[in-house]
Amino acid sequence: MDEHYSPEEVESRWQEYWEKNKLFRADEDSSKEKYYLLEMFPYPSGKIHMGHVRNYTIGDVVVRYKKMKGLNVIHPMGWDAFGMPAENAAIDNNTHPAAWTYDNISSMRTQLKRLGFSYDWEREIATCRPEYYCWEQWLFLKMLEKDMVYRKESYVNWCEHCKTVLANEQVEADMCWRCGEPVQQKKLWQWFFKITDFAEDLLVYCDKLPGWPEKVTVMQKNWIGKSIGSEIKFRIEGQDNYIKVFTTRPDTLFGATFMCLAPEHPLVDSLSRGTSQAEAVKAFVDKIADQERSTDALEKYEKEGVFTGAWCINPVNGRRMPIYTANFALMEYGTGAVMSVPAHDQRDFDFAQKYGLEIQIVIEPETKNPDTHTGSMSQAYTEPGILVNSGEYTGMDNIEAMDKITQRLQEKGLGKKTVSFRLRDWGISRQRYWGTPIPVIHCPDCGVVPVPESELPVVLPEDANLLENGASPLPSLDYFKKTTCPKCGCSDAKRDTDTMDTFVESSWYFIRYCSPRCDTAMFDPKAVKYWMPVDQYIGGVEHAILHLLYSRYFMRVLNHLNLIDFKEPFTRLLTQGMVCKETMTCPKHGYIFPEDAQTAGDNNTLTCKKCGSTIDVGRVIKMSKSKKNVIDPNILLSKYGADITRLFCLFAAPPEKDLEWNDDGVEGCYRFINRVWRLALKLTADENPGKPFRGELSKLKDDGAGKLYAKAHQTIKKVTEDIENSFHFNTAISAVMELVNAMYAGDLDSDDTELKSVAAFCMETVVLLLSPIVPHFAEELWEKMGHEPSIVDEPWPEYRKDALVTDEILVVVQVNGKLRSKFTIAADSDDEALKELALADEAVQRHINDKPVKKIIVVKKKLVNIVV
RNA sequence: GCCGAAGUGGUGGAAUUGGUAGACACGCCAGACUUAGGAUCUGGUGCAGCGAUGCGUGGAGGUUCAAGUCCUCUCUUCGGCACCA
Repeated sequence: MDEHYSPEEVESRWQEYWEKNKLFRADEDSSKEKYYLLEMFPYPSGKIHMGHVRNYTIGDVVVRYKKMKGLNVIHPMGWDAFGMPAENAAIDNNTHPAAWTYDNISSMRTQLKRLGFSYDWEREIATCRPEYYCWEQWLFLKMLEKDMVYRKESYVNWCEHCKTVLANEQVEADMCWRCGEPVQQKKLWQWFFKITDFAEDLLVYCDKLPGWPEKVTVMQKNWIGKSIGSEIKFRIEGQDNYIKVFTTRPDTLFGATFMCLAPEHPLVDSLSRGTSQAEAVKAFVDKIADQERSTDALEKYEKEGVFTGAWCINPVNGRRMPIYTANFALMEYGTGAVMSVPAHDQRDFDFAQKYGLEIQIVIEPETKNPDTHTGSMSQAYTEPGILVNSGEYTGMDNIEAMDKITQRLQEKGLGKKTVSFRLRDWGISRQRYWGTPIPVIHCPDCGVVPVPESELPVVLPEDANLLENGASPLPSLDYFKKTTCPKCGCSDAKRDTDTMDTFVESSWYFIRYCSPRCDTAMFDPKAVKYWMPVDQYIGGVEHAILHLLYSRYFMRVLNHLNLIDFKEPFTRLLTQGMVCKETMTCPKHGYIFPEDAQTAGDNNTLTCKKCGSTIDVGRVIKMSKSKKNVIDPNILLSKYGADITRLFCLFAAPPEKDLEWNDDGVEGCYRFINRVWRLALKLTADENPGKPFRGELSKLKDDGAGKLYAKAHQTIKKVTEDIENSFHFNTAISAVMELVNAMYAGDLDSDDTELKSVAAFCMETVVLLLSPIVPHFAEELWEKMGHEPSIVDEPWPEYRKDALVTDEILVVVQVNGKLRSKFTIAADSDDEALKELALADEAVQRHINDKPVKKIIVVKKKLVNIVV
């Protein structure tokens, strides 16, 4: 029995079979329950990596399982094809982004097919095709019509040297990635989606997504960042004008001693004009405007500010408060103005100390802390407490005071309860070439005019080439840019030459899959009604916020436009972990590939083949080309084939955890597959093979056969539950391994028909249970075992409850909670019998050692604990 | 700083409602079969000890007949957000 399983012959044959027989084509069938499984579609970078393999393997197993369970499954695949890497590659390789992208798509498609994934390739889409982005432009126009999108001036990263806009990813340490010159901020008119209109709804529904990992909903909630507080008006001294602030702590209002405005706040200029501070303020505002705005840069700046020369009045106690402009006040949050309460906010406290501003304590802990009485506090007191120095509210609990004070202000028309969000509107304009053109026209007379629906799509010209610095050619392409105004017909109109953020395409692709060739609408409502929402979505946790939030937002947009009747796109979400591997670093060459290292004479250390230095084997981190710790799936495929690659990805770790790559582990999976292979061949080689046991349990008299049969049903139960409940394929696989081990442990050469029959049943079970995981291998064995193809259409095995129990059970005996002995006993024995046997045990007696027995605890059919 | 997750053998990882800690696999050790073994099969493998036994789930307490699991405190690592008023 030396025959080895050879994946290369088997796998391509079955892949052809599946494709030819269209086994994975999805058709609407209202008589059947549907199941929509989706994995995050890839960016066509050229090659799939282990992260893709893992992601798509997980999905494929579930699809094949659900199909065997009788569900009508849809499992589509496509390409997130717009974006910057295509532009970079085009410049580096002197090609066109489109050519590069389409080449990559075709080679990646081949790779995915090589892995045996069960996609319905007839539904394939690529977001860079006009048939796709046409509907994105259509939706944009609908949103424009309904005021869900607007234009405003906003900052972009600008490289003066290259005369081009840079995406955030193109800014490296404040410098242009291509030329190394400093990046500036430039104000441009840009389009925004009003995602903030749905902030509350997106937030509320975070708690109505039981199928999502809590980690992700928590991250989304934090991102949306709702805070409840009050809006309070402070009158400007000498004017009839007010400054509005947002605060979450209206209870500290009596302690507000100064005011801070964001440098961009519209009042900053008018307040300081004509005062002695005017110049200082202007200098400060200019300085802040020049500063880089990335979050990295923000950390570096100290809190600073400048007095505007103006004062405002605290509405509750009439205190004169100096108005500052300060860099920590953000125009984007709240109202862009902060009432500063240095006694109870650490940031305000630091600022007050720096500029010698007054600190007024208004809250004290219930057990008085002397520190808060003195004028020399060392830090702000931010805990709850009792109000002091707060007029009629003195003595009140601060939580209660929040509402009371706000209520009072509201009565006077000086304030109200309000909500503020951290989430900002989604800026979608990109001054890049390789993206969906924004379908509007700018007319000197009519202003912004939407492209008429009949003229869609606005096709991205694919005969244009990127400019040398990577800039978009669109603004200089007259035949694209110059057009006539659809409204007034004048010929001075210009197309918008910006394209949309590529996150827009990925926000609705899953709905397009329902009717991918529909050319009369964004989607066919009937198909969407049947297939949507996605039942199970699988992808990397790196998309926990943006992509998943945008997709949820887009479904709300479609819902608001009465195009769909649901709001949440993904019922269940699985965020799989990363694929990791250790890194190797040479002191001279930096990161090196494992093949450039060799073991030194002492067999313990690794040295660099090039220079002989000792190699440092570093931490296990995510596979990355630059860290040289990648495994190329192609190499695995040619060495082990698809099934074993898939098996390892599933066996090494549960899907939500990071997976550490281990070459020996793959080898182990290869051994397991061969072990099953040999076992199956042995059983089928029998001249008089057993028929899979389907008879009465009572007919299984032989102990070995009975136990093995029970084990098989326990395995079915375990595997089914592991897949159904948690996608824990690692434990499912180990359960099958146990069953295989049990079969090997039995008498394989026995002539006993009963045992042979049970063995045949076990073998069939093993192959069926493994079939979603190693589909080619399973098909091959299934056929060899005398079945008609395809195993894809076989029903998933069901376990027999009555077969799960065995006649004998194992009982453990503890003395004072410590394990001292075990024995087996008939399953129907009562507690008394257990007690008796436990006490009679020699080892148990030794530990009781004449001490009086205080108590005996019996856990039914499981355990006896004797307390002495 | 805030929010979240996780700490179990040499390694990846298992452990229903609290009830045999370490399933399964890798690695290692031994044996069998072999011209050979880096194939295969069998057995062993948490640590200490010849042994009986003792100790063991990041650490310290606690609840319980019984704790990886529950409670309190604490340490470490990873992830996310971060001048958010």
